[in-house]
Amino acid sequence: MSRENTETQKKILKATVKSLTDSGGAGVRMSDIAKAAGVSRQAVYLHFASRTELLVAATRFMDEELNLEKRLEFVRSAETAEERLTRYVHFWGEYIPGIYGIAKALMVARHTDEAANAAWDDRMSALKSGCRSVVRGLKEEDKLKSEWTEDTATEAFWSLLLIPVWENLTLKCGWTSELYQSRMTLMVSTNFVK
Amino acid sequence: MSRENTETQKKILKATVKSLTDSGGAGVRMSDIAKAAGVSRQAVYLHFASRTELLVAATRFMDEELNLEKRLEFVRSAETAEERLTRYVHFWGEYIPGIYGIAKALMVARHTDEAANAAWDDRMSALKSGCRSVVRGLKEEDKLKSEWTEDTATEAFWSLLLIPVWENLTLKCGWTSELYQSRMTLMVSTNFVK
DNA sequence: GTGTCAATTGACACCATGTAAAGATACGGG
DNA sequence: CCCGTATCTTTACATGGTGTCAATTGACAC
Repeated sequence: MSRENTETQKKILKATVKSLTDSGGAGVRMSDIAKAAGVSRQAVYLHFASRTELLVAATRFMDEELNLEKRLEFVRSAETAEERLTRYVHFWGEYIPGIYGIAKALMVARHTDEAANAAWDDRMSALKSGCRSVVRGLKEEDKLKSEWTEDTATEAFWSLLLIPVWENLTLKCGWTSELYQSRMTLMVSTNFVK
Repeated sequence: MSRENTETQKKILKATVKSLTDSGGAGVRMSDIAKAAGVSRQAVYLHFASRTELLVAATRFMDEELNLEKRLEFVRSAETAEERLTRYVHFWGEYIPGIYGIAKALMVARHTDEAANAAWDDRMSALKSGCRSVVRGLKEEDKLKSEWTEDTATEAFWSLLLIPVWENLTLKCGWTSELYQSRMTLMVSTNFVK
């Protein structure tokens, strides 16, 4: 609210990201965030109307902080579809750790808050678009396996990139970011590339 | 609590499953369940100490209701590892719709309740064991692709079967249960079977 | 000095979980 | 017939987190 990009607002957003990242996205209350930001709980509500709104703002904040656009441009600039596929998976594997805390919190909020649900859907749609453009590239170069159509391959690819999958492989199974990236690339290539 | 398998207890468990299934696992309160079961809210607490305990009991209840053991036996009785793989994926694809509501509720509860977390981990470990036994079978028949070890293939296979993946493919993308089963089998086979 | 904006403080409504205590109802055995 | 026991109901309340409101403080500009 009020002005855009106040100092306080940034403090709050940073505190939100840090708290959620540290805690793995669970058990963080508005008062915790306020404390971490060094402001009163009400100051948070002065800048963000609700918990959900704060979370959504925090994701946008992180997108800028992590240079989302720049990274995507690098992916798009690949010469071949296969190369784009590899870059997309690598991008995603590097990106998730940065947004994991907030993403998790949003995923939880989805179940009770329609706005959080919409915000999450939005992000996931963007991810899907990326998958589609990779798959379309494969098809145009006649590299898409005949078992798959553009739609089905997009949907399957997209589902492989879901955060719970990443969560399971890295946090539960202990795969490093590099292993996630290389093995996920392997899986996707094996499945969809001729 | 009290006696085992009272009429009331079953009524509550059935109401729990129905409510959660109908609602997709979100926004179901203890009072809703009580109302659906035709008992008072306190009667629920008389039989189950907490919401989490109720959810856990409901999953066990469903396992019996859906003949979990019988289905698993059919999977295990397959002659070849490849056949076991197919049967395992099919089993899972048929099983999820029945437990989806409760599973979802448990997945949400995980974030705030340690007992729910443990209960969920337990189920997921069982799923992983199943994946491992399939992969081990492949390896023993020398059918496991050389890029994968028993561990890594198990972990990757396991992750593909995660509920959020199923959720995305069926509920979001509109794949039917049959399509989920056949395409997931295709993916897993393509990835891990020589 | 006065007006204004940002933030603090403290109180409160709301809602869901879980607890506690006092009755109602039924049922089986002396 | 009445007693004891077990089950369920009713009502009230503690707790904890979100979100709202209003009065107040402090700083800075004009």
